[in-house]
Amino acid sequence: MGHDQDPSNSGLRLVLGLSLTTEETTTSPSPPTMVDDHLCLLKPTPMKPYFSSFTTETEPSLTLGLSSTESYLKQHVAKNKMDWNHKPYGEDPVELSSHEASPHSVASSFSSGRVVKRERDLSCEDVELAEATERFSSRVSDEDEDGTNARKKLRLTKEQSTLLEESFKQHNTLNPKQKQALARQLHLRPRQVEVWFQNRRARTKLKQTEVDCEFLKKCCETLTDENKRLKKELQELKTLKLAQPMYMPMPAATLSMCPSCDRIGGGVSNGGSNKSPFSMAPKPHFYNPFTNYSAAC
DNA sequence: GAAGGTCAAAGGCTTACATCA
DNA sequence: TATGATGTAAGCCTTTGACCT
Repeated sequence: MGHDQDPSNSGLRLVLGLSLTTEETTTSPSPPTMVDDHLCLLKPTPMKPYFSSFTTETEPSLTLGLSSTESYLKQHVAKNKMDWNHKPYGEDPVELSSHEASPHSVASSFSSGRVVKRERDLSCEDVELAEATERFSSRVSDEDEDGTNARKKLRLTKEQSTLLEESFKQHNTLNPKQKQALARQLHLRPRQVEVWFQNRRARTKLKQTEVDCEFLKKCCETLTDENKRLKKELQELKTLKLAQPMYMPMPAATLSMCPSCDRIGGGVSNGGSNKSPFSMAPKPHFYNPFTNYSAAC
């Protein structure tokens, strides 16, 4: 897979230098960087990817890229009918520069930007377009009024939460149309509705896991108690056997066959291999509550 | 003011599906 | 027509960071 290629001919480019200024990133929105084979930019500040490109100060940056990135992007843009030069959605320099800011954001931005859609639900095309627009413009709102780009924590109002909860009760996933409608109703961005549902599903799952965990703990306790009880019972039977002067066959009705090991309970040894009916099982027989039927055998 | 909890959001990964050669 | 490669959408998981107690 090209690992044996001469590195000098690989087209890879490694640049160590200072990051772009605000002006650079905002006035010349570059096409998004690519991941995997087409990774073309890597900064040593993975955190706050959307903000790093907006700093007004210069900072060290590490750039790893393909020299053929541009041509690749042109191909890709053409293929996807994207025109990065005319800011397709919302005239959003933040979004566009964010592509440049972080390789981590690239894949996500490319997919989450969803500029080109081959949606299975074709009836939702307008919804999709609106959503794509929204996705592209959504991060504009991350920007404060004063132009800084600090990530603000959104707090949903009680009404919004209630409505979302009600909607979640009806269906815990949303199709694009539902999402758009709900977002409009709540005065939120579809992406926010989507995220809320995602986190809500995660919380539900976590809750269920906790419930399951509690249930299993109880099961464990019950089985432990049962195990103790059966061990005690076994000990009593052994004591009883030793106290008996001679073998006395037990009534058939009291004998039971363990389905896991085909041994007959009540003191009869397995397979008749033991000469003495009083002898113990020759090897230890561990109890596994998930595979064994009887804790006594 | 530090610590811990909550939760919106970001980024990465996986999967299913569509398209194309 | 069948098949593998590739791209896209969408969901899940993990982590981050703002905010609150």
